[in-house]
Amino acid sequence: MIRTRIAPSPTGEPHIGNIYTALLNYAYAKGHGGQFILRIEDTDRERFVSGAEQQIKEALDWLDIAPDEGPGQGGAFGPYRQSDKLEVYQQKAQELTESGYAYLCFCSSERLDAMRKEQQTKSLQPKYDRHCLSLSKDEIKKRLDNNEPYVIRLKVPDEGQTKFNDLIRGEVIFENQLIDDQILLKSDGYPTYHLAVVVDDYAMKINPIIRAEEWISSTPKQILLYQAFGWEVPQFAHTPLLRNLDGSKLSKRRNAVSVLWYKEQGFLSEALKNYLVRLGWSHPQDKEVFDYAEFIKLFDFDRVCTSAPVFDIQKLEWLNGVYIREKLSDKEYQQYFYDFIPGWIKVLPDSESRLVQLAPLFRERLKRFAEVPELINYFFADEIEIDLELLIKQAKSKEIAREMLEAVLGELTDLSQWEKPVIEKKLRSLGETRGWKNRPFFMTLRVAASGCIATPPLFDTLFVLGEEKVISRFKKVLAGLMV
RNA sequence: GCCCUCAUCGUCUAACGGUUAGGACACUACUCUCUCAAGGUAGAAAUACGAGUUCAAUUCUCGUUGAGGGCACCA
Repeated sequence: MIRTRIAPSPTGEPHIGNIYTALLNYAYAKGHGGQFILRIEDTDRERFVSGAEQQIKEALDWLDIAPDEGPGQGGAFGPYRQSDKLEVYQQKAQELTESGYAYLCFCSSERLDAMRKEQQTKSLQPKYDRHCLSLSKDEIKKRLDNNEPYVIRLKVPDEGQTKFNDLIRGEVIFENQLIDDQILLKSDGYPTYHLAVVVDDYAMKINPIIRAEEWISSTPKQILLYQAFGWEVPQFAHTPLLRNLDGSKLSKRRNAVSVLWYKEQGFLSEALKNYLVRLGWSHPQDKEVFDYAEFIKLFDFDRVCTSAPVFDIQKLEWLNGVYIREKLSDKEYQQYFYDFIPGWIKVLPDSESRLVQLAPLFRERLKRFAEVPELINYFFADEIEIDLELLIKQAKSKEIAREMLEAVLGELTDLSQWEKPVIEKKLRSLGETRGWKNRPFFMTLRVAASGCIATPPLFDTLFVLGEEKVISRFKKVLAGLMV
């Protein structure tokens, strides 16, 4: 049975890198008829952020990769929040000390810091010096009776190798003598990641363990733990790490890293999934655009890349544009568009009917929905700024601009119907009679009506703007040109 | 510093010993055109370096260099 998991720690907003591995974990489980589990690793009380767990769930929900088991929803292998089972870890650590695979350590953090500092000046690998390994039973008892704080450390073998066969990378070998005696249980009674992750992955029957490459060097410690417990070692698959443009590990510093940010920006979750999944994995037919269901069917480790990809938001934007244009129904598109309209516009009289006319005009121009407010501002704003110099430049001269606007106002005033074909017919024939080329003529009107040099097609724009706004803006511009 | 991982266009990637090294994003030009966008066409752009193995290396081996990750009472 395939059971996969993600095990985020609730220390902030859901990180895109976590979501990336979540997508792979979910797909692998579902592709093999297995389960996908969410486990919250909240053993670090100092970095705990309340609400973070809720955000993780919100992100998974948005991406439609709901876990089969997890905190709050139960399952046969709970609890799914590590802080809810501290006794278990304590007991397991105890077992290990009794069986000789672990030992108590009373060293203060001051001593450890000093030790590490010295090792560094000597260019040695920072590693615990086993000061407390030789403590006699009596000594230990004395200190315990004294209530001295202690941690429990793993006793790593002095020699030999620990190796594993990574599903993505093949054989990886570590020399045991280079592995530190990892702390398993902290002095506050909380387990460290290494203990908790092994105990839980075993208890929850997780296999394979699919996680980011950054965990690769802690894998031998965990394998040693499995072996100390006498448990079967699961398989590991270390996925490539997402990187910033400068090559470093994807970070807040250089990139938007919270999944929720992408949601707020109006990226479609399906587009984000498609993009993410395509990083570090290629479609057998070289397809760029494919849905997640297809990925689930196709995903396997043999097409996963080993090198760490750069997260390229430009390509994501392109893909999001493709999804906006091609994957949404008209109704869905309309809804997204509406969702990103600022409140002050929504309360305007008849804003809804105008938005319905407006939305289609921007469909093939959008990369993300958060662009909407800025793009449509001039359709609703009472006052817009119009750069007369810019306008004159379109018309070629002030005189021509003036001439055009005067003539157009003459045509458009008292128009029987404010309809796009009517406006178009009037203006086109006006341009023809006067011998104005389309480009300068239309551009002049475009700027006069919107203040922008890039808008949807002119006649659509004028029509949706409405008679009142068009006439008043044209008049105002004309007045400005008279000075 | 030590350990691990990785190395094809700027970016994402294909080619699992034999290809004019392919595609996508971005870029450039042309086209369409009232602008922008979308679309169409074309173009520029890569096997890090050095040895080996082989009739033949992007592909296998070793080394060099470079990049990233890890080395906490954080996960």
